[in-house]
Amino acid sequence: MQVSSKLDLAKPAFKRAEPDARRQSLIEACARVLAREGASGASVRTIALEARVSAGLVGHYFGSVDALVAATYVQTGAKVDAALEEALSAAGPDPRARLEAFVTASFQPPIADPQLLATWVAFWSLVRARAEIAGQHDAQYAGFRAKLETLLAACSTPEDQLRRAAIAISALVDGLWLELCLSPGCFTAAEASAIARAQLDALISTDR
Amino acid sequence: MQVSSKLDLAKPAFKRAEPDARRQSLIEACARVLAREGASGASVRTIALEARVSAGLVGHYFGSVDALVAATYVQTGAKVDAALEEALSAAGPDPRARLEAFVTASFQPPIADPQLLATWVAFWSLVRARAEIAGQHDAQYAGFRAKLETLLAACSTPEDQLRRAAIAISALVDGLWLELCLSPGCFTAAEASAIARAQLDALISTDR
DNA sequence: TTGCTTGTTGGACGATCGTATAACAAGTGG
DNA sequence: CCACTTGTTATACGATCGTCCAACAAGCAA
Repeated sequence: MQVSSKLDLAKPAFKRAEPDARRQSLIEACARVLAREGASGASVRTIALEARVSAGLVGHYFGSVDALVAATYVQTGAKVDAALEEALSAAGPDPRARLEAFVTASFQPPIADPQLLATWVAFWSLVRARAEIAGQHDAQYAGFRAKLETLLAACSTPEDQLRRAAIAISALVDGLWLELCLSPGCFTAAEASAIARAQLDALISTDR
Repeated sequence: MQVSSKLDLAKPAFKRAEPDARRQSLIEACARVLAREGASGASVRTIALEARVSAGLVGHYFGSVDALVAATYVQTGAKVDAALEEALSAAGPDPRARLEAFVTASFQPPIADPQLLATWVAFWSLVRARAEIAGQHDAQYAGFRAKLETLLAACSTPEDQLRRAAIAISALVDGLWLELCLSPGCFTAAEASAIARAQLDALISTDR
C-alpha cells in the first residue's frame, strides 16, 4: 500500500526551468512579498516559499538576498518606465497631448497601485542603508525628469525654465501618486489628473 | 595592579533617570538609528546601544520594539506640527505671508531632515503588518490639508476650489520634500521654496 | 542504457532577532 | 543601619535570519 505516495503525491515539485525564467519568477515573487509584508518580511525563505522553490535557489541565482531585492527594484522601475512609454506612444503626435499622457499615466494602473507603492516604500527604507540602492533611485528619478524636460521643451517651454518646471511637475506627480496609493479614498485618479493638467496649464501659459 | 579597573573604568554606566527622560532618550535614539541604518537596522539592541543602555530597557518602557517605533512616529509627527505652527506664528498677520511660511517650512529644518523621512518610511513599512496604526498617517495628512485650506481661504481662494487647491499644494510640498530628503544633492531647499511659491501664485491668481 | 552536466533540494551552521526574567544597584523611608 | 521599592543590567530562550554545501534528480550526449 502507498509505497510510493511520497513520490506520487507529496512531491510534485522539482520542475526544471530556464535560468532566465527562474530568475524572473524569483523577482516577481520578491515583488509580491515586498508588497504584501513590507521590507521586514522579505526574507529568503518567505520569497522562496512564494516562488514555490527552495530557499537555496535565491543564493544560487542572486548570491544574496540584497541582490535579489536590488534586481526587483530595477525591474519594477523598468515596468514603470515601460508603462510611461506606452502611454506616450498611445498619445499621438501632439506635444501637449504627449505631455499630458505622460503625466497622467501615473494615476492609472499599473502605476497607481498600492502594491507598487508598498514595493517602493520597501526600497526607500533601504536607500539609507545601502548606497547602490540610493544610486538606482537617483538614476530612476533623473530619467523621469529628463523625459519630462524633453516633453516640456516640445511644448515650447523656455530652456532656462526647463529644469525648474520638470522638478515641479515630477514633485506634484509624485505627491499625488503617493497619496492616491496611500489613501485611495481621499481623492480620485480623475481629480489627480485634473490637478496635474491645471499645473501644466499654469506652467506653460506663464512661461514668460 | 588594576584590581578595580572593572569598576573604575569600564563601568561608568547605571545612571538612574526620570522615567519620562529615559523614554524620551530611547525615542531619540530610535530616531537616530532609523535615520542611520533604516528600518531593518532598528533592532532592540542597536537602539539600546545608541541610547547607552541595556536592551532590556526597551521592553521595560515600551513593551515591544514596535511600540517604540510607533511612539517615535507620534513624537516625530508632533515635532512637525510644532515646527509648522511656529513658522506660522513667526510669519506675521499677512495671509499670503502666512501661507508661504507654512508651505516653505517643509523645506527647512527640522522638517527637511532625512531622519524624519526615515522615520516616516519605517512607519509606512510597518503599516502593512499592523493595521491598527494605519490611521495615524491619514490623521496627520488630513490635518495638514485642513490647515492649508484655512490659509488658502484667508487668501481669498473661492470655496469651491479650496479642496482641489489644498490637495495640489500638499501633493507638491510632499513630492518636493520627499525628493529633497531622498536625494539632497538634486536641488536645493531654496529651489523647492521658489517652486512652491510659483505654484501658489498660479493657484491664487488664476482662481477665477 | 550509461555517464555527465546542472538545476534543485534540504539541512546545517553561526549570527541575530524579540522577549522574558532573575540578579543587581541606587535611592528612600523607616 | 536596614528593609524596601524600583530603575537597570545581564543572561537565557526559542525563533528566524542569511549563507553555505553535499546530495539528489532531470535532461542530454554518447
